[in-house]
Amino acid sequence: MKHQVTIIDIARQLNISKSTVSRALTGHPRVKEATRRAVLDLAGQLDYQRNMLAINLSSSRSKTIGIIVPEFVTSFFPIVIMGAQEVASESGYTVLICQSNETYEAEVANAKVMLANRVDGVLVSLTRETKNFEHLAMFTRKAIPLVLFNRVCYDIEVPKVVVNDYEGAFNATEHLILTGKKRIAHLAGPQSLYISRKRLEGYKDALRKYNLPADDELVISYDLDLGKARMYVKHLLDQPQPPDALFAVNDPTALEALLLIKERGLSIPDQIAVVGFSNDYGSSLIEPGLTTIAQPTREIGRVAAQLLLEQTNTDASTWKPVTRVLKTELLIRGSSVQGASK
Amino acid sequence: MKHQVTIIDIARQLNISKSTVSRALTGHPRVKEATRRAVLDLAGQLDYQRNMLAINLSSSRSKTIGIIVPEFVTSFFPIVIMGAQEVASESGYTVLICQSNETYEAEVANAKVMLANRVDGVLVSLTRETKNFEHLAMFTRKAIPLVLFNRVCYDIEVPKVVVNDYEGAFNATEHLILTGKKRIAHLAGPQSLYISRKRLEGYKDALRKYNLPADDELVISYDLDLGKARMYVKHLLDQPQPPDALFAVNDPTALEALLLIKERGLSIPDQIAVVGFSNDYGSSLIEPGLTTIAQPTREIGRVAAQLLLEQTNTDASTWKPVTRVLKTELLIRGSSVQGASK
DNA sequence: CCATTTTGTGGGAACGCTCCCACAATTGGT
DNA sequence: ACCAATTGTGGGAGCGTTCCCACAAAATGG
Repeated sequence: MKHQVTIIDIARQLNISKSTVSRALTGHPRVKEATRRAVLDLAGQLDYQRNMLAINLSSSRSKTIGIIVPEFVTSFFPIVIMGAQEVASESGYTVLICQSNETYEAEVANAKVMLANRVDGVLVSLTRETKNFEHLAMFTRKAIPLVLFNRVCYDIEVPKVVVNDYEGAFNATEHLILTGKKRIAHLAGPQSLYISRKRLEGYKDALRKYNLPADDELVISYDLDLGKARMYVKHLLDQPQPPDALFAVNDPTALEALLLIKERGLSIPDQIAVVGFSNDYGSSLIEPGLTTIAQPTREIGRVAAQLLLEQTNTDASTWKPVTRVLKTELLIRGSSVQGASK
Repeated sequence: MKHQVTIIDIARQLNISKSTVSRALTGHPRVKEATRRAVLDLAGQLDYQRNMLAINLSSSRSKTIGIIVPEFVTSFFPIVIMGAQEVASESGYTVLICQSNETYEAEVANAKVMLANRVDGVLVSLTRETKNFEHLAMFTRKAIPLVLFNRVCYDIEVPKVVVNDYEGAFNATEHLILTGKKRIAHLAGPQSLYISRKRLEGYKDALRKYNLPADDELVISYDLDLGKARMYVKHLLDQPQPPDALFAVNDPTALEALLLIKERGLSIPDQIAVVGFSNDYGSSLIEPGLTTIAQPTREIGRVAAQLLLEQTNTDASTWKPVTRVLKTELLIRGSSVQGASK
């Protein structure tokens, strides 16, 4: 292993102290211009790279924020991460990303990694399994800012970034009703997730507003394991009185549904209309295009990171568990309205 | 800021030295079982979290591998990252992810972040702009293992993980020829990327093998900026003798082409067939399905990480710049053969 | 021109850990 | 019972920084 260039090497060569080198490098004002120049020049020549490990240890902050997401398969989380990363790097923060693979154990393990790496803050979106929040409470207890996004819970008092899931779901359902649908099914997410519950509520309230019966047979909650989506859609379609529309908890689920429906040769949207949630990549590719509730994915990441950085710079006692609700938008495509634009 | 629990706290409370606590915590064999128990118990009680910053500084290794990818938008890189992460975490490594946004500047900046964080190794896929490799040579010079994947270059001698781009492109083109196509266009990537050159070669050699003329008008190299793809496809289609098939450098490009072709109402694959490269998410959703060269995306990440970890454990002098070539597979869908399965 | 402030520099503790060296305590073989 | 090997523990240097304190040199002001 080759010797790493340190500030001491620079100090020795210039016959000055390491304190001065450190000051020159960090832009401390009390350094003679000539000295600063010399240090910077030599640092460049020697390929000096500041050792963040040492800096972080010394300053007990890592200038790193952690992000824990449940999965990486759908395009949603990567894009959120991009947004968060943009904001973080503007403020000189790097980002440590972990994915929990939708399991509680991995999420807890990831939380420990964050703690061990002394991140200055954490952005978390829960797995579908997470029901215990002790590992998250730990962050707060250790005065490490935490912001939840997308898959949030209300069991701990921290800032959250969500979209208006209730309204989005309401609008999606209302849209289906207004196109004349009477038996609207809902393939919901796990009720352990707040986000799933809200979407279900929006769906139900829309039905209520238009005096449509809420048939329990038409609502299925599933664990978001895409492999199973098909099965549940089948179950819905095979009922004695099949639905004439389907509102799915997210786009990947809706796309699975659309594929199955196409295989069966049902006409879309006449015999059955489909609406998703999120406007993922792929939703505009399929034919007919998937009507969906578009959410500002990248913006979710940006706002979450902003909220987090605000906290890192202030005392823990001033933290307020604000919930930032971003707007969604109904995007009408062919899966709900014949010949709708893309 | 609350006081962080350290091994010294534990040592004091148990009336032993910090050395012993350290040994108990790290599983050193020379610790009495009773002592180990006591330490572990107390550590649990106090919510002790080992400080990786200190550990890394002390041991001058971070147990972290860095990954630099050009973008996050297509599903390709997130999936590669998943694969790499799997392998890394099996060996107790965490992963630091940076994306370069397809710009050379960001790539260089990211390389510095990696260096500053003293990663034990780096996985890199180049941006479309990268023509200077000084920032990468730096890793080798500092004896930090580096593995290139997907977007590789041969200007520096390091291990690489690629797929058989030449063969894949050859097979794609041959497939089009065998379905009777005569004027096959190729929308290529930037020739600065080795991967693009190889795919172009494969395309050309296939034409040659079947004695088809290589018409320069039918080959366009572009910078992979998807926003421009449409324009180039238009250009190809608007020629006096338009092509009867298109082989695109990657799936997102092919999908853009497919969309434009559909808009124009040309019949696919009769009037024009399309083949992509990669089998991204979305390629099976579009109609007709996109014929493509499937690559083992997740496996690319796994193999790259394995190659990297092999290096981290051995002396720099023994490193061999092996190139691991993974296999691709021609996936025939409706965009090249009428009614082909999905 | 001397007292006072400002500017530039050096010395060294601290951050929390690992790991080498020294040494005490225990064990084992004869 | 005695010396050697083994086991368990403590002490302290070192990792590469930052940052506080001390202090010399230069600038400022009446």
